[in-house]
Amino acid sequence: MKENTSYYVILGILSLGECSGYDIKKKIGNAIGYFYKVSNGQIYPVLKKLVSQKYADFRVEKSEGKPYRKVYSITDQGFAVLKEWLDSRDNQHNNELLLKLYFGSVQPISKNIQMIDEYKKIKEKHLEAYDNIAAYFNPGTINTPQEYYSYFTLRFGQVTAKAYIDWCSEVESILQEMDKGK
Amino acid sequence: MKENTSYYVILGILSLGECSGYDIKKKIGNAIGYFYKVSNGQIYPVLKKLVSQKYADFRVEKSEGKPYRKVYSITDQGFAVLKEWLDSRDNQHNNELLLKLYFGSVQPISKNIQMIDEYKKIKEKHLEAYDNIAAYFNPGTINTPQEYYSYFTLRFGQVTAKAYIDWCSEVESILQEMDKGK
DNA sequence: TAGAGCATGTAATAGGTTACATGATTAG
DNA sequence: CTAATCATGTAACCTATTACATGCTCTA
Repeated sequence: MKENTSYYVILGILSLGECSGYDIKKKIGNAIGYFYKVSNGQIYPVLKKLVSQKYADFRVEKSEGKPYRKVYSITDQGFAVLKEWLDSRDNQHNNELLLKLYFGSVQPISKNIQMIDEYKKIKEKHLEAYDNIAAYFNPGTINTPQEYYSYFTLRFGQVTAKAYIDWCSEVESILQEMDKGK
Repeated sequence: MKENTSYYVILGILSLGECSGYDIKKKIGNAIGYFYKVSNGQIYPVLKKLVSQKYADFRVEKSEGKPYRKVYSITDQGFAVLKEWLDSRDNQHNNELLLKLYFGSVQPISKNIQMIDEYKKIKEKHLEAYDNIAAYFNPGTINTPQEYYSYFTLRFGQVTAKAYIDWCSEVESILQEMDKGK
């Protein structure tokens, strides 16, 4: 299995409470829609798979005056699989880190701090690399128009890396407060 | 055709000068590798397609003491197709905007300014939306741990949107200088 | 002679989107 | 009665990755 993000996201949503396929779509849209999307073509097959793997159960609900719906809930085994994913250390992508953090409430706070810290260190390395390039490649040294366009993407890298690092620091300190207050 | 990003990226690289499939991989790695990747499984089929569509030509090069290589170059029709893509206005994703800007030297500067400005306006709207949520959803009003984790992703949205907007302003002013100095 | 780097390419598969099909119920 | 919303699902398709196969040339 490769990334299979949607699989774990659906499992993650289920970990926050039982819901139907339809609910999952809405919940993802509301909660993390600004950086992550799922389509029906994924939700329903994934739910089927999750049930066949015993990582989820479902019951059919028929309330008065509403269409029937299948309400899914995560199993203990499903929880274990989710935690395994949350623990896996390939958070090169912002999305993956952000998703894992969003579902982080099922983890000890210290794990989340550690995860953020590792991510922060990666970004600090990236920023350092960008800074090194920018030291000899900047508007003062640029000769051709194409170099400007290269510089813009480099600046994007710098500016966003800085933003990521700041965000990490902020989140870390809140998590540390939460950990103390507990 | 849908997004087909790699197709246009390869065309874009070709627009900067003739090169082989192997070169394309290296060039992408060096120039935009920090936010975009291509695999061989894409490069070679895309090059074949580009040639069949007359958007690229190639000649076989055999220099002394080196393996043979196919050197591809973009055609006028290919250029037109690239420009069409650069002009298309679906830059929701950072990557797409960034790629288009990277290949922006084939466009008039004003087009690039306009593109950045549209992107900036989108990001300003996003930021406004995040700010609105943050107004009633922040550490002072949060009750459950899960809400903190939601807040973290919201903050990520805010912090990065701000960074994008700053970057836009910076790039815009450099582009304006370039336009004047021309 | 072994390994690194140059160089081209393909087959299998995964992951995801789009567009469609189907149907119940509620509000205007 | 019609549109919106609730609700489930599938088939076709596209894009991209992974992993492999092949072979040349230079350097240590």
